[in-house]
Amino acid sequence: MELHEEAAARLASAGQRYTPTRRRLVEILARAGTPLSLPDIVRRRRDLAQSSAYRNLAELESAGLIRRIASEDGSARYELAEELTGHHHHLLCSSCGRVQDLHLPTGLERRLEDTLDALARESRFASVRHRVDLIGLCRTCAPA
Amino acid sequence: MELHEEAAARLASAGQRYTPTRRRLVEILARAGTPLSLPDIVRRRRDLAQSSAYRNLAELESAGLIRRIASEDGSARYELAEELTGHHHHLLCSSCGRVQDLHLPTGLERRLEDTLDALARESRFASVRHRVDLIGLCRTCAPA
DNA sequence: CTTCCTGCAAAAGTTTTGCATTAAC
DNA sequence: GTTAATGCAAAACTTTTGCAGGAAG
Repeated sequence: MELHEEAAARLASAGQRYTPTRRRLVEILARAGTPLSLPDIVRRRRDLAQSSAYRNLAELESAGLIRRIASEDGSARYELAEELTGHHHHLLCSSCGRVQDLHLPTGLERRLEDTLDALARESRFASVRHRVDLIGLCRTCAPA
Repeated sequence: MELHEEAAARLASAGQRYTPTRRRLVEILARAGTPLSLPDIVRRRRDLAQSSAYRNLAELESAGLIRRIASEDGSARYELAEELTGHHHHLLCSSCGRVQDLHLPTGLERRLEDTLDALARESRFASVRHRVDLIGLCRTCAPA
């Protein structure tokens, strides 16, 4: 898998290793295809200590392999970085914290990007990315 | 102040009171003009218990008077609802969690809104609002 | 006098850290 | 052998809850 070579290379250039644990975290996130909470992740990897999960996720994030999303319920969700999965946005459930993927039409996406970049420059913000989310109630939490 | 009448009316119709504490919370948020964290708020109102702050903020939020924002650092920020301050977006500092206001040009805003609404419908999400944020480093946290 | 609001303290939930041990290079 | 990674347990931090006293309608 090219994904794992990419991962190993990026970690190596930061002086870190692509251990079996990290490989499995990447696999779990790749297989899920949607952002997972830490409990979600640990449930799929029962022998992994929470502290190791957090530490490895942080490591993978700073290597640019995964992305951490602040969910509405205060906890975080993790997914593969956009370089690996393509740029997209999210639907956030304000009740249960669930996160679902969302893709914008190219035209709007580009226009949005240009505007946000210009505004970031004006605001003297070193913008590393933008986030465009819908916030509401998912199917499970919505009243019938 | 019309603001306080509005606040009192909304709370009243939900069977709640516009107590001095709540009034001061609204004043603090109005004066700040930018989203505040809970420590920020308590610092400006030293005699207020944290639990009361949280409870009142939740109350004011469900009355539609204030809005809670999930910051990048995992904690929450609070600001007056958009009905009172106008629709806008945010710049989020991924290092210190600071939040700064941002306004989009009307044309882009409207187009964005239409598209997001359509997508929400397709995704069977009951969308109550959207959020468009820039995430990066604020002036204080950016390396020189 | 009934309902809501407050403060204190304790609990719950998420994330971080210290430290001794193990594994990778 | 040196450096990094792991697991366990404890700590830090944010937010929620229980309860008894106090204020408002």
